[in-house]
Amino acid sequence: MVTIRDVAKQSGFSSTTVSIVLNNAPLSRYIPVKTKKKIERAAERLGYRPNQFARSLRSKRSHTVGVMVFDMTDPYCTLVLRGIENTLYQASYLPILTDVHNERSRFERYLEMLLDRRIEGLIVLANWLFLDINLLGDLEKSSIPTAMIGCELDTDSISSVIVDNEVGGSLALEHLHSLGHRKIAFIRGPKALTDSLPRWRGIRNCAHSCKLEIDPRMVADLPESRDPISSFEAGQKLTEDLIRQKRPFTALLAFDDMSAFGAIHALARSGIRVPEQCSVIGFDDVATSALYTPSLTTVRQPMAAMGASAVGIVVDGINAVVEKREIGAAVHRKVAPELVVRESTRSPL
Amino acid sequence: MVTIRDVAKQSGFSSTTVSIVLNNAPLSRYIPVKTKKKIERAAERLGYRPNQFARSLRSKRSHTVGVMVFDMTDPYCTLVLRGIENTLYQASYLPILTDVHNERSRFERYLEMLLDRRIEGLIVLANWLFLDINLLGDLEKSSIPTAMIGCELDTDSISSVIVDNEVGGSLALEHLHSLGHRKIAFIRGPKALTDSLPRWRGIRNCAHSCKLEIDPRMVADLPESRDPISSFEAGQKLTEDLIRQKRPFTALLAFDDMSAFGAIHALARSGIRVPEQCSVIGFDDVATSALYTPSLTTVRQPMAAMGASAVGIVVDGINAVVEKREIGAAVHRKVAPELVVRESTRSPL
DNA sequence: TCCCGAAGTTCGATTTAAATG
DNA sequence: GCATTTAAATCGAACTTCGGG
Repeated sequence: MVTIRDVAKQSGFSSTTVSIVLNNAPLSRYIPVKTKKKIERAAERLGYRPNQFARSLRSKRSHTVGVMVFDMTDPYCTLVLRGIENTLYQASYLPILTDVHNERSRFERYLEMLLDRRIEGLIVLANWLFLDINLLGDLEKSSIPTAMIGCELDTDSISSVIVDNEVGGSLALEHLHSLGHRKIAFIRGPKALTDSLPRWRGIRNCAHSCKLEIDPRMVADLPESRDPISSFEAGQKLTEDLIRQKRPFTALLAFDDMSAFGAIHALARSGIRVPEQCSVIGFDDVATSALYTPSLTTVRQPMAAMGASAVGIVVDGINAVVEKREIGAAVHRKVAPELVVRESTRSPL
Repeated sequence: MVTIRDVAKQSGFSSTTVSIVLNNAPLSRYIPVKTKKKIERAAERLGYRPNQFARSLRSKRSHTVGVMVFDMTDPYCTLVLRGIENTLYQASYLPILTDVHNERSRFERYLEMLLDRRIEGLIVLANWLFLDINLLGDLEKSSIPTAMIGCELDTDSISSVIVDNEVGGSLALEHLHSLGHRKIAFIRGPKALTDSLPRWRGIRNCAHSCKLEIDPRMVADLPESRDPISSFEAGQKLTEDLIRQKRPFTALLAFDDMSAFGAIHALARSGIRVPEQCSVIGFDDVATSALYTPSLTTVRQPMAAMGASAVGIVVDGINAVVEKREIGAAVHRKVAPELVVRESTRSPL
């Protein structure tokens, strides 16, 4: 391995000077261009690359951010991760990716490992966070800039980025209503999920202002579960139950895209054509939604942007720490969802 | 931050002894249990955590593995990443995730960053590698244990893990043939993709042994493209072309799941029902396949296992380096695919 | 005082060589 | 020579201090 001393020897200067020149440190102002050139050429020739371990040891910086996902297989993750990766790349940070598989022990072990690596910031993708909120305690103790995506928080030590579920819920129902649907079935989210309540609130608000009556018998609840597939399966099962009731409905508003897929599947199997006989709308705009048959009308969470936003918050926090500024209170961003109309909804015949 | 010296002071021993005890180093044989206990208690009480930078500086080890993905949004990635993450976790390595977005410049920059971090191994997920093979050169130069997933290689400096495409191709056609299909349309992979040829060879072999004739007019080729969505779109378009030809077919064998989804979409739009009027089979068994309407019959790549396998190879390589054993030649694994029968295929009426 | 450069210290842990009884 | 412990060197870069012109 070629060290700074090798470069010093080659160039005929001391390692101090080499360090100053190569880092463009303040003192390099005083160093004549000729010296700089010589040093740079020597470094170039030797293929010198500074040892990051040594550098980090001195500077106490790792230029690394921890990313914790609760379940990678959730399709929700992909685009968020993209946004995170892309924004970190531009800021020259590298992400360490960990997947806690919704297991507490794994969460704890990974958190320890990340902290040992002196990550400078932490981003948590808490899509399925109805784990104990005790986790928050562990996180708060860590005292490094942290942002949580997808889970509403009111701590002021941990920042958060979530979609505006209430607006999203309204958007979905409003779309169905404006198409002319009046008999609508609903699949609500599991109670323990922080998204469920506000999303439903948005739906109720919209129903109220449209003077639409929601028949409680047409409202089904997703059970609590810990993986995305079961959301699909539950969506399927609940829709079958709904169909079996024989109470006609011309549209179904699902909690998320996964349950919407389940619903479409159940409808298709019962010979009910989507959207001709029943419209279906989801929430999230997962990658699959655009590919589905029929392609899914849904309320999009701007996932890449949310990932980018979380990185922005964390990087700001890191800069505050580095510059020894006071770390401001946690930031809580609520981003606007967007209706994406595709094939799965249309006016009732 | 509490250092080893603090522990030394607290326990009344030197930092040397502390280090020996806490690392269970060979010399700790000679250290009486009483001393050990004292030191361990002191460390415990102070909440001592060794500084990884300092440790790495001495040991020259990072306990980190680089993971390079060519395009995260490819659904193929998710499960492979899961397998990688899980296996690394068990081996106590942490992954640094990078996504090169199919861009050469990004590949180079990331590779440099990873090398600077002294990653001990590298795993490349080359789903879309019809980039220049020059990349291989850069990789070979790096001289750290490297495994490539999803791209056939015959270097002996870089290991690889791929699915047996030939067997997979046969499996797919055999399934359709055994259901009774004789008029079959095909969507082949783009020529530049290393998977395309062997997969097609498997199909031809199977056709040959089944005495099935492949009508060249019923064979379409996916164009070269650099993102998964375009595979869907191309599948859709090619299927429309196929339908427009008016040459009847009762089944369609797609290159991968994405193009199969495109095909199903096109068929549905033309009022052709899957599987009643036309069966469709894919390749990969992406997460969406199980959720699709109809759920997709496909040839599964054991993706998590492939990720795990790549980690195994790399970790073996790392151990060889650490123990200064000769690094054996690169390993090239070809894993068996598996037919997964779902709703999208059935016997022709 | 300004400019240029070097010697020496520091970061925190590991390891070698050596000192005790 | 053995069991027990430690001082000092080391890893590689960065920063502080200082000296000569």
